[in-house]
Amino acid sequence: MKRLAEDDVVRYADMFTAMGTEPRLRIMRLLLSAHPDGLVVGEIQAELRMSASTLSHHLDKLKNEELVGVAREGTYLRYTANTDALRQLLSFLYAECCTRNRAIRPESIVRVCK
Amino acid sequence: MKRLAEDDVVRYADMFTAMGTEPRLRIMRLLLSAHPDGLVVGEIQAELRMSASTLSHHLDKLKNEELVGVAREGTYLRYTANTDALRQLLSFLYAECCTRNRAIRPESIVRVCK
DNA sequence: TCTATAGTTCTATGATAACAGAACTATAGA
DNA sequence: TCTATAGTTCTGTTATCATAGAACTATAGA
Repeated sequence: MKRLAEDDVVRYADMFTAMGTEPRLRIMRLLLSAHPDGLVVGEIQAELRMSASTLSHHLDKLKNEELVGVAREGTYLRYTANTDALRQLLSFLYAECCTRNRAIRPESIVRVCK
Repeated sequence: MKRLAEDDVVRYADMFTAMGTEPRLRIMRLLLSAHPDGLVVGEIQAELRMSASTLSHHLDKLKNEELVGVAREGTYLRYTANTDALRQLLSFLYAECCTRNRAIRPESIVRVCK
């Protein structure tokens, strides 16, 4: 209960970078839209119109940061958003802004009553 | 009520990139800790131990993405976290994960009851 | 005006990233 | 085994980024 943020700064920075380009952020959005089924590479390519090799590199980067997972289905490869990693990233940002520091009011982000 | 995310993808990607290095993420964390007062450049430098010119470049990048603001105080320059931009970024990520898509349960991020 | 202090901008270098055509690998089906 | 399809990896080019010493700018005070 001390490594909540301090030691993981580098990891979260890498995750931010992984989502820090338009193509990759669009990929993440697309995979989130298709969650939990995910999408096959060809479907992503058809939607986002980029060369196969470029797309493959972006997917590789997202996979390295564990923001997406991949599973083979015959000749297809199906990519899915890793919601667990995203939840951690979102929690980190939320904590930095709203709880560890009181810079932002939680109610301005979300109104949950569970 | 349509440009909530679609058109701003590039901007949010740039914001993610701005926070996507360890030095800059540490700067943001530091400024959030010091919010709303912020910190003078020398104080940031003393805390994070980097050369003045390198720090200045990082601050410039954060300023370009409007993640921080700056105001002169005599010979000092005081930087502050731009909570409005951070709130937008957090809201974007929250929306993508929790509302626009239901990939992540809001309760797993935050328990707010206002 | 002269000096000291705070920070930025200039200049340069090495490292990393984005992109995409070409070649390669993996799987399914004939 | 041969072929077609789906993606990845190889190769190379171009561009951007991180870093920091040196030079410069801005402000306050004597």
